[in-house]
Amino acid sequence: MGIRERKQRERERRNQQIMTAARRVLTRKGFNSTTMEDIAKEAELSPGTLYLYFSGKEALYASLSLRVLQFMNMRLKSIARKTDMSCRRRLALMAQAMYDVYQFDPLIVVNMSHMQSSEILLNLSEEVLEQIKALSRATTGAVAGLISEGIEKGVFVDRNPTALADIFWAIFSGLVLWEESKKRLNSRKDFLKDTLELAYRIFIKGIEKHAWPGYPPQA
Amino acid sequence: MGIRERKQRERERRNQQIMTAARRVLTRKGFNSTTMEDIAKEAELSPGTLYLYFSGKEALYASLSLRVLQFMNMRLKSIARKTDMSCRRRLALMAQAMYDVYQFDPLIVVNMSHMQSSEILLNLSEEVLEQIKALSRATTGAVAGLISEGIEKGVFVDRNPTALADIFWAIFSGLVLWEESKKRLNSRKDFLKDTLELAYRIFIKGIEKHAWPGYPPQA
Amino acid sequence: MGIRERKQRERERRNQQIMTAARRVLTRKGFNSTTMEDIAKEAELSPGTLYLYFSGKEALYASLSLRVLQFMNMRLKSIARKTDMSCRRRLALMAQAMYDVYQFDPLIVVNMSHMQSSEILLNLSEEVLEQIKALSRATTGAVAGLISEGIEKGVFVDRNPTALADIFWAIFSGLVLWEESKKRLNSRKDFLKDTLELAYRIFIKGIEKHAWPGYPPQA
Amino acid sequence: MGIRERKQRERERRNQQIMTAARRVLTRKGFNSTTMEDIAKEAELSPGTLYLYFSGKEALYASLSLRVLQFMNMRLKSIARKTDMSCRRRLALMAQAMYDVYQFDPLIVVNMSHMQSSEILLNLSEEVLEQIKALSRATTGAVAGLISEGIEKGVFVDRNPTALADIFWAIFSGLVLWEESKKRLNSRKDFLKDTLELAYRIFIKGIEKHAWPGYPPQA
DNA sequence: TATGAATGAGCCTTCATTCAT
DNA sequence: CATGAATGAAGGCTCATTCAT
Repeated sequence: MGIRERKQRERERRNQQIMTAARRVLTRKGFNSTTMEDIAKEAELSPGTLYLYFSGKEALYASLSLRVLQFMNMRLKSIARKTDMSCRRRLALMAQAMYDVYQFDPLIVVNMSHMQSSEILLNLSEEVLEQIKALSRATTGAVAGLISEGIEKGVFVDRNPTALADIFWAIFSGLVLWEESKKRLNSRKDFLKDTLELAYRIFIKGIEKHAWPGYPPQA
Repeated sequence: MGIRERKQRERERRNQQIMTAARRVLTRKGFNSTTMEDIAKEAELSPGTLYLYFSGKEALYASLSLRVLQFMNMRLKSIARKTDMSCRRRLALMAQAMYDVYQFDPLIVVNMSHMQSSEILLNLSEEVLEQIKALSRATTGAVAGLISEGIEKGVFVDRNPTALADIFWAIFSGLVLWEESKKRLNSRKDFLKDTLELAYRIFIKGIEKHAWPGYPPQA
Repeated sequence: MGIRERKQRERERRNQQIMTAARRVLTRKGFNSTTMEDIAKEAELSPGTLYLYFSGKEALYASLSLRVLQFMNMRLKSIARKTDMSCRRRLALMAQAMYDVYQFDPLIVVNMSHMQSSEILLNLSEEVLEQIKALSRATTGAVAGLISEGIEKGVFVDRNPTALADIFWAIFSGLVLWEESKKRLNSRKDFLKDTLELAYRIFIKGIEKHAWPGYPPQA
Repeated sequence: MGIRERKQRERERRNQQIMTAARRVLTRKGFNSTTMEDIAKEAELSPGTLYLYFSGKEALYASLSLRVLQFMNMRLKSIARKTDMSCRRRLALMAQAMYDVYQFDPLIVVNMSHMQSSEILLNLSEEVLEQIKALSRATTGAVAGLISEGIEKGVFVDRNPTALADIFWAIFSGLVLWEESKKRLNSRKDFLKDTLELAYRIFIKGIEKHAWPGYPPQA
């Protein structure tokens, strides 16, 4: 009886094993220089085996993105749900959560920007594409929802919550990309955590209503 | 006498011609799907000719990045120099300038993030790499310098100016990437200009000293 | 005691099961596009099992050919034996029998021409190769024998009986291949039966002695 | 001025060079065992070059078929046009011509039967497919037309000319395939020419009207 | 300088076959 | 016997780059 489950678990393990190997190689060699054979070697499998678990290179890459998107989505939603905390506090928690997401998978932004290149998007299966879209929407929605709540409560300035959520995400992705490349160019210390914290602090200060005196213009 | 200069000018023209063609193709087909032959065709040249002007594909791509970096650098520096304006005002102008940069070359961020991928950086000539580093530093420096000035004048909160400049850049690159991909996924209207303006407004509000009452903690 | 036989019978059943599945898939997908896995799936077995019954892909394909060759051989021989009928009549019956063979396994000619391609022949085991040769010879022999008899009786023109038997087979295989491909190209009605009948009628008329007046030239 | 033509001629030469090499390798190794690299080596070119002249493996193979089809078509049509000869004579000439076609390219039938496999047909460009269909039709038409004429003149028995033309072709292809494989199995002498001649003699005798006394049944 | 045909290394993917369970 | 996951060799094809003209 338990056989089916065991098989399922083993399949899941291999999946993870491959994805982990892929992440390692990608981190080292970048997207375009990484070959399926590289990944197979890293996973100590044969090239053919990869195709038993992923229908192709793009699908494997897409899975990497999905996985971290799911993690991020989960984290943000669970924070959004903590209604006993103030909006401001929860937004601060979300900012912290983003750093966790980065630690969970430092490739996230590179991954995401790779995914977003049109050439990749065009080759993905409709199904995976939908999953990605849905997750993106859900994630942005979690942030936008919280900000929306803050606006209603008069805590945040009344601007389009989706735009503000976009900015929230942009700060994260922009900084990750930038710090990563600074690290590479100068092989210097990693300031990401501190800078990210500062950026979100500024962001939150910047959208607090009292920072915008006389806005919106009153009669 | 003028022969040498004429040659030089002609060479420069060809250079531009190729880069323009490259930008057009890249915009249409993306980085990985664009071949040297594509670019040659677009430039109405033969593949071989491209190699008379650029040592290889990576070098050509690097040149694209350099060109826009130079433009950006020029714009930001010229704004920094307008010492008759307030720091706050000049920062706002810089924010606007960033959008001009985007319009000058919408590929900029994709380009930059492409450049920043380790695989490319590893293959660039030391010389080009140095140029890129120098320009990056100069550009960040222009922003950081202005912010520094603002801090000294007590306008901005006293935080590491370089970190703040990084955030300034991150907001730009993050938003451009994100809005581009939203456009692609949803083929919707382009909100970049508005969102970018909002983001920088928030940023500037967020770093204004009076937004941080009691900071730094005083004895 | 019956155990050995039962095993033998079961083995035989599996053999047939696999061959039937193979024929179905081959008909659907063609030789080169059919994989062992396809066949295994169709037979509701695992790929590994196929190798317990056939030493490899080529051997399986060879078996398909052998099976129909055996059927054809049996039919032709049984007709040859009906010595109460005229040669002419028996030859006509053989012609009809060929169409039965086609119905028994429409893949026959494709199969045979596949088998005959040098690449396959080179890879077959000596044993299977011998079987095929023997059957071919026997089959041609059955036709040639009958024609020989007819020649002796003065019914058919005196030409090399083996050559005539070859032509007998060639008419069949040529027409099957051709009509099959016409069907595919034009997805039209199937004229095989009628055309085959006509062809053999012409063949028989053509070898009747009285069609060759003055042959062989007499002193 | 002459440059364009020279280029054109050189291109044509390369085309021929590749097709010749392909034919040689195919004859030696068969269709499925022949790789593009094999062909490239035989042509003393690099694999990549093959793709400058043929869009892919199938296209190259299709070209081989087209070439011989064109040759055959030309020959048959030119014979059909010799209206100063009797139908019977011209049909005999056509039969001889078929052997020439075989000598022009002994792969013809294998080629044709390869082309006709559905899996190949499905992958051909619409254009090439149309060419093949048109040529097939024209070729069959040339034979059918001649037979038709013979029927009208009361020389041949009144049966569907297309069916008779199909049989004409089937005799050829069936015999070529069969003799080829006999040659391979027994590495014996080549009887094709003689057997083919005999077959067509029988065919012609078989369709002559006087071979069918009382046909069609008269009132 | 410009050309563009040729190169050939390398990648993704398939699939016949094996073998531990 | 049966399974089916794993293998890995091999093939078709691409494309950055070169070089004879």
